[in-house]
Amino acid sequence: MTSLLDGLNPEQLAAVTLPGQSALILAGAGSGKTRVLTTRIAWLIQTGQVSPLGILAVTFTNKAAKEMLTRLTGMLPINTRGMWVGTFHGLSNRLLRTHHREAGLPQLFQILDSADQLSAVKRLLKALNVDTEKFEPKKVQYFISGNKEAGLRPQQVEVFDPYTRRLVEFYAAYDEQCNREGVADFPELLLRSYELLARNDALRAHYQERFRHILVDEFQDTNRLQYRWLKQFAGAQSVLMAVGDDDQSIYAFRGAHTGNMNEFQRDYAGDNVIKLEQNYRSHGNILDAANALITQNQSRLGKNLWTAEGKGEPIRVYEAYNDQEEAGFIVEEVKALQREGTALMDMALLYRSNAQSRVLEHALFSAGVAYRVYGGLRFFERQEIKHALAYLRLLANPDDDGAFSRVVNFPTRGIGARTLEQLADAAQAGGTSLWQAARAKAPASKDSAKGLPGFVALMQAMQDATQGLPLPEAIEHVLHMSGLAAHYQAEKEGADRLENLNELINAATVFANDPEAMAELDEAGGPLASFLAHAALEAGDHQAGAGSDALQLMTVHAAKGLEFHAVFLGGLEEGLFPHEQSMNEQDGIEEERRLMYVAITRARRRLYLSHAQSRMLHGQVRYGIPSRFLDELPSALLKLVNARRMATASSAYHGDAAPASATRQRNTSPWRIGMNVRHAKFGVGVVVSVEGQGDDTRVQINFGGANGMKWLALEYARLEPA
DNA sequence: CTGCCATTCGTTTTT
DNA sequence: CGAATGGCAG
Repeated sequence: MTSLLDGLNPEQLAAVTLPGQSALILAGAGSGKTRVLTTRIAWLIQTGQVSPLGILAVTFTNKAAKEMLTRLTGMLPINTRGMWVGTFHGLSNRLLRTHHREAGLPQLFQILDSADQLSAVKRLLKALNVDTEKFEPKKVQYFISGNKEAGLRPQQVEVFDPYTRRLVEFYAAYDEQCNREGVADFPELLLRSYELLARNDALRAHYQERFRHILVDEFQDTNRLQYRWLKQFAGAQSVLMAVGDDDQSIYAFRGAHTGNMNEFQRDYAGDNVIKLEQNYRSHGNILDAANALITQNQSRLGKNLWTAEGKGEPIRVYEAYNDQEEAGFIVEEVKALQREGTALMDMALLYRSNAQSRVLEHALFSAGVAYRVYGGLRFFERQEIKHALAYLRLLANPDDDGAFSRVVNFPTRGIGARTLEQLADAAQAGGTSLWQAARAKAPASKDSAKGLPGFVALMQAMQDATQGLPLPEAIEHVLHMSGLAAHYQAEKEGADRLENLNELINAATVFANDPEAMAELDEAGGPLASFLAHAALEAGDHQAGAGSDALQLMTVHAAKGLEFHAVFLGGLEEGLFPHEQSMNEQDGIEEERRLMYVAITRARRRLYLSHAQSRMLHGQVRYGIPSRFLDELPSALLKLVNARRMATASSAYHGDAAPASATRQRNTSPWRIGMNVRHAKFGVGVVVSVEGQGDDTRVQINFGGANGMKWLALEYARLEPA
């Protein structure tokens, strides 16, 4: 019989079979992290150290949770049903449904995704007559979520100025609104679960007794609240294993707290730190480059990846004249690789920000190369799906004002802004929900299909018609009775949306036939509620059409956890990567460097890095200097794949793409836009613009990095061509 | 309740 | 430059 442990390297083996002690696993990129995690669980169960129900395994994404369960069932003939393997939010949802009474929530509480949360904030600010110029809804939302993720309720937020005081008031009013409506946003799921366990000794004791082994994936991405959440489940006899890589922490901007790794060491692991440094993904040169780069970071726990494989090819570096030419080069290389037999699917174009995909897409489209862009709207975030779900939410919970507002006049049934304002006032005065106010104000009348009475009648009819029906059939009724189906049928561009609505019925059918999902029905409060929770917690795929051989385009963030035979990383210029907004932030550069590290370590065999002397940004040409990250890579590992050309020589590539700057050069000075210069104090930079004549000539130079943009008077500044 | 124009604003994103 | 709002007129 083959053992679970076959083929593990010594460090992996040590991590998998660590006896009953907590440990921190520092798992480098491509070091078999998921394998260790799942094998550990399987080993614990197989050796009888714990029952499947004694495991608590937490991940960040649904994808990771599913992957873990799939691999687990492949290793052991166990029933994963009832096992606590899931995301922080998914498991919180489960806990809160089970103990909704103790948590002070209705059983059918609805989950607000970020967009729903933003509408809820807007609605609140409107009701409070707040000037949204002064208090932007986005900022208010960010404030509320940020505090929740730090574990702070309104009373606990420190107030040191009137502006913050106001924000705290909004936070408090927002929470009241959510409670009144019976809804919970994403951070609320976590905070509420945390508070439930922190306050309820019996419940906490129960779960601590149950979970003997707690395992956390991507620990470097946890925020403060998530760590506190975990600690509630950890009892005196619990064994914790946190797996993470501080070098791949790229989500500080959304609250990830790398300090959790140090705290975890202090609280649980002590000296039990196992480093997984053998990389099974990339060739040596790629790893050497990644290592050299990341050692520039001051704050890290320290790790060095190595591989048993050879050095492989050098990293190719390309300097383009502009962004279009950069795209042209990439497309040519992609086609060449494709001819050599690399599948498009196994190549990726990575970039720092989504805006960069445009030029690449254009070039790919012109060249007839199939590609797929990740990111953008996901299935359950589409307008028509949101509308349909809002009807369903209203059926499950009539007090959900957010859902009510969304569909009361969609499709339009002649309910104007004035009516709604009156309704909102009535609801506020009576302390009721919009639905209750509507019912009081406009009792359903049979003959009026329009107006508020029509809507009240509609909802009641819908309630009756869907009562007791299986989920997919109920949804079909809702789509037709609400008029959504007819509305999109009539719309010129509605075909896709109609198709999506049908897809929603499909999704419900699949969901209703999924024994996993159905097993939790009782605690979830019925099929409708659990389907709605599923829709909110798992927004679905970004795009359909997977499987076909297409080049993959995505941000570096989106590429985390993936690997490709060949990786192209473009836009390596100061201000873009590292992004200029990060330069001001605390530890911003270090996070950008980790991002670069993530990008490099995605490549198995071939890595291209490119930058452009100029690129179109915000409608104007911007001149950039090469990213500092290029300088931080050992030049012995790099191969420059183009002879350094003067700007003028580039016309050979794109005769029609003459720089806009040429027309702006209306002076006679020897300094040209785009040329490299050296300044005694500021170092090497690029001339960005030139103004004035003769002695009055001033030039603007981008020195990048700490020096940034500078205007220099030629009369005084001593510049020399570089 | 559309549709049109003006204005604004441009990182990264999962749940 | 171009998307994405938001306000206002019809």
